[in-house]
Amino acid sequence: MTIQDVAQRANVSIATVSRVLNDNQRVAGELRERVLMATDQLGYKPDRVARRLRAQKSEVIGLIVADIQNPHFVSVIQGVQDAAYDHGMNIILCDTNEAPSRLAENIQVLRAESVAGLIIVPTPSGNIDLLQELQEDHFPLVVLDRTIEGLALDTVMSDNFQGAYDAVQHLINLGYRRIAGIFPNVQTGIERRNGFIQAHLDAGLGKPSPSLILNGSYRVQGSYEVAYQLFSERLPEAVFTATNFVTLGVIRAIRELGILVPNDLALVGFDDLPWADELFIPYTAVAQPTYEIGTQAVQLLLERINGMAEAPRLVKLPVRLVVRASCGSKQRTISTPNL
Amino acid sequence: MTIQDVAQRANVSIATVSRVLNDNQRVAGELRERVLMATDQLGYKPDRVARRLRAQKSEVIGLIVADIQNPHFVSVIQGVQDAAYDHGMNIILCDTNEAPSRLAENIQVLRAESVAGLIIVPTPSGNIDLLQELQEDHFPLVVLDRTIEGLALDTVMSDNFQGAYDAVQHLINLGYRRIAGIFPNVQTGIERRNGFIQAHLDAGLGKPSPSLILNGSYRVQGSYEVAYQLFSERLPEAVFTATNFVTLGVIRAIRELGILVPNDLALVGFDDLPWADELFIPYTAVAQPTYEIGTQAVQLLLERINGMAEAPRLVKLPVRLVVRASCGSKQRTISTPNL
DNA sequence: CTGAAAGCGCTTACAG
DNA sequence: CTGAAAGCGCTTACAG
Repeated sequence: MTIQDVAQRANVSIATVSRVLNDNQRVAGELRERVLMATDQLGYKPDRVARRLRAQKSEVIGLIVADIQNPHFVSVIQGVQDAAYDHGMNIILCDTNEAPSRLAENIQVLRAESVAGLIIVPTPSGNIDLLQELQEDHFPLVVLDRTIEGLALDTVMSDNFQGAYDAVQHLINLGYRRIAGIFPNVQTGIERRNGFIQAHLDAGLGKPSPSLILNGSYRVQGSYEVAYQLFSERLPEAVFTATNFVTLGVIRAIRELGILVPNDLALVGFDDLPWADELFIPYTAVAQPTYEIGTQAVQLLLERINGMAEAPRLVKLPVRLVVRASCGSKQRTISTPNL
Repeated sequence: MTIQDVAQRANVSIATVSRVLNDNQRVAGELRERVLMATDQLGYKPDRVARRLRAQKSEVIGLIVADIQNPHFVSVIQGVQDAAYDHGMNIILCDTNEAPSRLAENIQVLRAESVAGLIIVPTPSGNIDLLQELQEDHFPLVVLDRTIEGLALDTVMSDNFQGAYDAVQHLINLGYRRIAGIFPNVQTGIERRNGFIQAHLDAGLGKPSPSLILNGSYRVQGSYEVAYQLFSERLPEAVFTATNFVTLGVIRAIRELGILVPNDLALVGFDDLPWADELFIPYTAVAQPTYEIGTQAVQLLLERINGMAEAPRLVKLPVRLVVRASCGSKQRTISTPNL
């Protein structure tokens, strides 16, 4: 079933069929009718592969995320998918698992697939050259979550600084003073640490003690270990966790140590989690507009593809604080240890 | 940068370049060397779109899942992705959100993309004809999680009956008798209900009371409501939840009603969840081999694509019980209500 | 407005 | 073993 079959049935040339289907040129009413009817009767769907090869334009967007197991990215994917869908485009999804080598391979494959553009969550390091190359080739590209130093690219991200700032201010306003922060050593972690510190300064509390600013892993287990040790030595009054996986590690430590929340310890975490309400500690969270990150990314990318964009743009989306029981401001949850 | 450039640099015809790169025919050592060198120097990557159009074979697999927000499918996706990757293939991911209309559209688009084959989680109803059409066209297809009545297709799924059976047997062995079950009204739910009932029969307890066999939604909220009402009327000794989202709804009801687990109520759920240990109720779970479902699906699909398969095959994978504190068999978790 | 023809970048019979 | 040529299913100048 090809364009030939339609042309034959409609008694026109394949050129006319193509024109009707892409309506990019005037076609006489009667011929148009015949083509449409034939298309309909045969259930003809143009071969997108052939079209892509010939027209050098594509209905596919490549999406490369860092960890599909992370709910943050799942929601971003959904946003990208829905927005792409609205524009008749599909996505090819790739997962780097935070490995630069896999990012390189994925970019290569997606270019070989002639995707119309790329939406990428860069791996922590070692791929600046790849992104730079894409830019030099004028390949449509939007970067998510992380900016690349020395490289101006279309970027969509949350306001990490402000989110952390708001979270810590929330704690300070509730009267908490000895506030620990656990930050993974990636770019977003650093921005959130700056917000953490600034909130202290603006509240007139001075710079927080270095002993309260901890490096966490971006994995649950590593964060759990950091928290376990911190809490064992001397319990702070409150803790700010800089990512969802850090939060989960901290919750595990809280459970194992039998710490009462919020009585003995308050908790605010960056990133909301699905089913946060069903967690051992339903925690107050800085919720990122994850879905919107995805839709905005598609928006920017399409503009770039269509040549409607000039200079690289940075879209920084606002976050919002979802207050739950873990700071004692709302209702209280008392968590008890295993027996 | 095309095959022309490579041919020119290596001083051979494009046919020779193609032969070397696909090594499907003998090429003299010296020419082969030159081609390889030129390919390397230019960093040439064949255009997969052109290849697909001409060779009528594809390096892309279409994957259609029912709900990307569900951790079950996230893990399946990862399995598919990794296995596909191992065979030099990529996936185009689509999400139906359980909507038959979207399944239809996705199938259409993926066929227009000339994917090599399709891995599909069918939506609950209304798409038997679509799958049947694929089968009649001999389009490579593997179905996940659900069988289609009256249609024999390559299928990969968990042993739902046995999983539910094991879970309930576990409860019975621990001494629980009044065991409620909450099942969403989809095929997997029905199989699990049968396992639930059979475990009762085999233990000599007779058929469980209909009042203890409940229809839940496959969403969290709906399941919560069912559980809330059930628990409010008369608390059973134990509850078996037939899917992860049902489990989350039940956990919410448990929290709100201040039910003590496992003292007043034991809980076993189908589907393990990531961070189940960090939930309000770390529950004993029937863990599906989700990742393996994905890898097996790719395995079957590749065999089908390569014409190595004859009759449709049904792969039923074993599940395993992950024992946590929610049945009192291990350590006890006492959950207390909000204050 | 319409059709015949060229061509997108490949692969693969067909000759030699 | 190697190359010239045909052709995958489309789109789009080019004529008319």
